[in-house]
Amino acid sequence: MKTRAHAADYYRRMLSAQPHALKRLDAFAKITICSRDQEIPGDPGPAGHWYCVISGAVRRCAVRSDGRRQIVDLMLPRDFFFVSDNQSEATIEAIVEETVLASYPGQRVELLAEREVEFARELRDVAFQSLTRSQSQLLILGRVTALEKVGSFLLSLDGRSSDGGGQVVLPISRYDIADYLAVSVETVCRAMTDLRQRGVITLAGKRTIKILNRSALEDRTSESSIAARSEPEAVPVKYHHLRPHGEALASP
Amino acid sequence: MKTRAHAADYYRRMLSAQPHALKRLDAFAKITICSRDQEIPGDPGPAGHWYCVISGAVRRCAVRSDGRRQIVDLMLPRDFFFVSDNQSEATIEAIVEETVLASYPGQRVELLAEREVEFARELRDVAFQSLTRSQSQLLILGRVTALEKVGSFLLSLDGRSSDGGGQVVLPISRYDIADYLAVSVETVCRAMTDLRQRGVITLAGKRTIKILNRSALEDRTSESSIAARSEPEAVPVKYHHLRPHGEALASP
DNA sequence: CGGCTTGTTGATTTCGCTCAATGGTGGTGG
DNA sequence: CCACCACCATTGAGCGAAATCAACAAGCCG
Repeated sequence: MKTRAHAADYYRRMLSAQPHALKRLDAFAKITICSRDQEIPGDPGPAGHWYCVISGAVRRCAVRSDGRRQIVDLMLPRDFFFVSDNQSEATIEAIVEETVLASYPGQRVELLAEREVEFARELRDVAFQSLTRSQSQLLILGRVTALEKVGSFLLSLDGRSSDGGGQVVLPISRYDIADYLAVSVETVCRAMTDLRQRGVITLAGKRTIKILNRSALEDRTSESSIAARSEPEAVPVKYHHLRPHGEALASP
Repeated sequence: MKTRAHAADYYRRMLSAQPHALKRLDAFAKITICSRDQEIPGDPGPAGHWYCVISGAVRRCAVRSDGRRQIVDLMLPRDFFFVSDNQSEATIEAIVEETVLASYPGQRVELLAEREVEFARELRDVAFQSLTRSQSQLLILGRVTALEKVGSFLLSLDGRSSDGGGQVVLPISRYDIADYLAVSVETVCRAMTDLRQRGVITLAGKRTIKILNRSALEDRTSESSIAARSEPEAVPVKYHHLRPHGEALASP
């Protein structure tokens, strides 16, 4: 227990050192250390709870009627999320061992929001960040091929990681990636090896990838990587709903 | 112009009669009538704008690098949404002719939120409703077969419509449905006729469907509608990530 | 070591995308 | 008025991508 308490102090200092959106809450933070697959409880109080990921990773899961799991949100360090009991159709679980959360009772957060106008605005910003995160995931899920899905997922991870310098440590397993992207595990694997064989990424261990050819991931992750964008000339955009059914007017 | 002004008055009264989440804003509403495909401008002010759909429908679109369109949000009457200029990677457009919006300057909304605590809470609720909407769409997009996607889309529409009594008027074209579900138009059509032939729905006109067999839509929209759930016997649920690759462990 | 997880690859089948054609509708201009 | 055009909706044929089924290597820990 002594080490547990020491660890909490350690992580509290880490929280203070992290730049995140709601620094004003640091004083109220209760440090929680979760083990792998541990569920973050629905809610103890009437006003829900706010959480901030200090280290590790957290997923919000929904189980569909066919028994499949869908990860509808993925929270990484410095992300905030809110848990209340009315939205209990989803379960929230720590993904990796020693996931560390800062938790704040909803009532205290609302009290602070009532008192400090600036904080209320920051809180709204955080809520919008959740929405943006969700819509980014929608865009990834909406992509056509699995190669594109995995590619844009890796890009988004890189963008969310602290350095963002092409070195991406996958915080989650292939199975979780599959449930996040709504594809099968095998497809995730195949997409990764495909990207590796094309020289777009390299794998240093199973969980660490390095992005070599970023533009190949950005554009369309299928096709030859350095597809020359020739013929940019006057494309007839006349009919907006005759959207390019086939492909992005790629020319010979 | 006279009719236009009269129409605005008419819709203002309709707004007052509608039960929505932010009744306190009714006094500040500016009525805007949009024509089909008209874009709701990014932002006139620094604090963005809030909108409430009074009638019609609105889509939030993103265009992917391959030229395809993805609808990342669909706003129906009594839904609120927020538009600011920093999130300008998405465009927001009215879908149907004579879409009517109530708009509120962001600054005025924030002012009211600072002043009235209760309103600030309602505003947060509305933001969470957007998030819930987005995650519901994620669940739909994550479904496996197109039949399931279309089926759960119809169900969600039914749940969002005012009566929710099985009679669903599609507010959007097949093309929009396709871009919302990230499938092709043809697939949407085929799924609809498939559901119709199975007797799960009926079509009264192109844009009005009636849900006949709700459970067939809910459960898994594939399979024979009244699939006897045989063999419900003791399924070994031991390993949680050996998730039912194939299908669900249905219980009696 | 043997259960268990994770990651990977191969073979087969199914499903949805793509291409193509057609009917129906509303608007518009000769 | 009617022909034409854009749009919407639907159906068929063929093909490719991903799910599914199956097998296997590596690591981890009791």
